[in-house]
Amino acid sequence: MEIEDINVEKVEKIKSNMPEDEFLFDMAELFKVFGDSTRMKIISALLNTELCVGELASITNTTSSAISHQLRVLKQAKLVKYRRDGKTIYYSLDDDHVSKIYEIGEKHLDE
Amino acid sequence: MEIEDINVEKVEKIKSNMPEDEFLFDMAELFKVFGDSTRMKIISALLNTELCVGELASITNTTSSAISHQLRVLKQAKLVKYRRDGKTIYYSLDDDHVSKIYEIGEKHLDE
DNA sequence: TAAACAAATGAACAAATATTCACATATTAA
DNA sequence: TTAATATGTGAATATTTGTTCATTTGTTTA
Repeated sequence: MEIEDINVEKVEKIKSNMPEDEFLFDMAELFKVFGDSTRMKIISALLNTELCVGELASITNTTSSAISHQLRVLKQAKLVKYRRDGKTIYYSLDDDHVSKIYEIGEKHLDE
Repeated sequence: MEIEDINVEKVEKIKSNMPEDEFLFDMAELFKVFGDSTRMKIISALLNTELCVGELASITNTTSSAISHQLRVLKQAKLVKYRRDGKTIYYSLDDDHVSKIYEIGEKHLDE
């Protein structure tokens, strides 16, 4: 058995155990949502409380429009949910995966 | 006390408890690394074993050059480490934060 | 030492994406 | 119904970023 054969076997074995491309694409898409400063600020602000678009704009020093665009991205990824109260719409984190991912990222940066 | 005042107080309180912009920038930079299909494939392949550049290129159906570029990004983020064995350099995941983040992402997509 | 192989790198190009701006929609209150 | 407020959206622009290609570096062996 030659070196090339061993390599091919190893690679084929790993290939056959790899998740579908579509799944890995979706995973990348999910983390892409965390990979932007503005969205990360929004997530950080929402860790403890619900906030409306105007409040988030004020906290992050950006415009309501920019926040609204980013909240759409966060909504599509099911990272935030919202409720309407009159003219105001309050956003909050959708599930505890968000804070868990945030915390592990925090730990990684600590080291 | 008017509605505007309550809002300002709430916002100021949250602002003062927010992490530094630099920290949130670094967090975003970290997750940005997970936010690419090719890098996600690399991470997935490395979950169980160490692999060299050529093997990763074969597994991901890309070129060694593209893999090498992406491994540099993963190295800079301290998500992978490596060891040299002759001409070959074997890469592996640097710490268990990587697999933890991967797993939570997986769970989130499951729901 | 020269040839062969594995990996890294820099420049260039193409594709993706965040913000801005102007405007639209939704809700409330006068 | 009209005005005012909060949020959403589409197009355009500027920036970021991933891959390719050509070349270079590092290591082994013939």
